[in-house]
Amino acid sequence: MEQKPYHHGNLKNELIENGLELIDKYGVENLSMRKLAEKIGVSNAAPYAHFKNKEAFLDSIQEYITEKLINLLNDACDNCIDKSRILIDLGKSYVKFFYENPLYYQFLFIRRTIDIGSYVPFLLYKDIAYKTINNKYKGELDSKIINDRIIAMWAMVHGLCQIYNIKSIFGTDDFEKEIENIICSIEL
Amino acid sequence: MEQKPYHHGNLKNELIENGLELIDKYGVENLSMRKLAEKIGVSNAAPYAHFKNKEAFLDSIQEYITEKLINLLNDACDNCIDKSRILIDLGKSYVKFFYENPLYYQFLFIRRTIDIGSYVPFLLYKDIAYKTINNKYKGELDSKIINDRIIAMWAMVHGLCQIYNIKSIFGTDDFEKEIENIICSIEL
DNA sequence: TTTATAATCTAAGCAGTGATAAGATTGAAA
DNA sequence: TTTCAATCTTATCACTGCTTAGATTATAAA
Repeated sequence: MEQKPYHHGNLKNELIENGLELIDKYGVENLSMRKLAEKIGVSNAAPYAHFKNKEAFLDSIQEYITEKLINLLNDACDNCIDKSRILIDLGKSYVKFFYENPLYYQFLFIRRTIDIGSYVPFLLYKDIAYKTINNKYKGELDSKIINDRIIAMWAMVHGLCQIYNIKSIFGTDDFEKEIENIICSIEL
Repeated sequence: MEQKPYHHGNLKNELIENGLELIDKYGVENLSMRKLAEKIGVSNAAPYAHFKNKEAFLDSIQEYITEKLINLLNDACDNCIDKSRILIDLGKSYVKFFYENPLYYQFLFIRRTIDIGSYVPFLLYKDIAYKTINNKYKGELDSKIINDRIIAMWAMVHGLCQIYNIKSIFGTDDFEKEIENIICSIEL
């Protein structure tokens, strides 16, 4: 004879988590606020007490996913033993993240295009890249060239993610080695 | 006292052209079939005589844009004087196309992810790349390495397009030179 | 403890959406 | 001239995001 309380208690978080799940399963274009509310067992107007509108709600999920990606890149950075290979490791992690969650890519970069100047995963990548390269070449390389290569490398890694059907390029047998080979096309 | 005829006459084409215009101005997410019909001066059910549904309609526009891109790449190929630089020219054209039509990128690659195996612009690029490289190196390079580099190069070019706010990377003064520098990060 | 305030929820309803069905109009072929 | 299929309109459906008015309850001030 349990009666559900008038106040849900954890609605905001549950909206985000369930929303994420639905996006992962069916894509953003099939996410409706009403169905989401129904899934959680709340009226269709309830979500609007926590989010101004659908757009703002999706923004929150976007932040949530980006955070996950940033954590992953930080982990890759921490776990990297051979620091000279750090850019390879970072690239791998980045590609792998979207390889394992194909719909995340679509969701993240389709609603809003990237402003590379404030896209944290890239800033992270750029920062580490500079340190690594300066350590290696001790100011021998022109900073303009370094900058171009970092952008090139990241654009490539990012572009690889877009290619959803990566399985058809990378054989299923050695996914990571394939990515590594491709990344190493740019010398740094 | 002109009375508009019951039959429009050129509705299908006009839908595509006006749809393209609206997408270019306001993005796909703001395109409604009803507004589009109203804009053309036809009832909101009329479009469905020519397209099964909105999805099929957007597919047609997608083909239309892709065709434009393919023509552009072919032009770049024909106009290339120094054939050793053809990959640079192709890359430039590709990036420039989406630089000039930012919303096209979002529209083309966000609704459907790329199946690289049947994505004509890439196949075109790949084909030309192979010919160029074989001409240059006469079988000196390992075909596996060539393949990886072609994918790398195209992924990079494609990734650059995703970075909408390219203006903040490329100075406004010499857009093409900047792209060239970045593309040349991969040697071929 | 009582009371006031703000946060959170529901119910009802609005305008806009994609899509379908039934029927009107007309071009083109028989 | 007749027939038929293509094309269009009108009306309607279920669904969407979102707002408003009011119900419920947690929180904290009195």
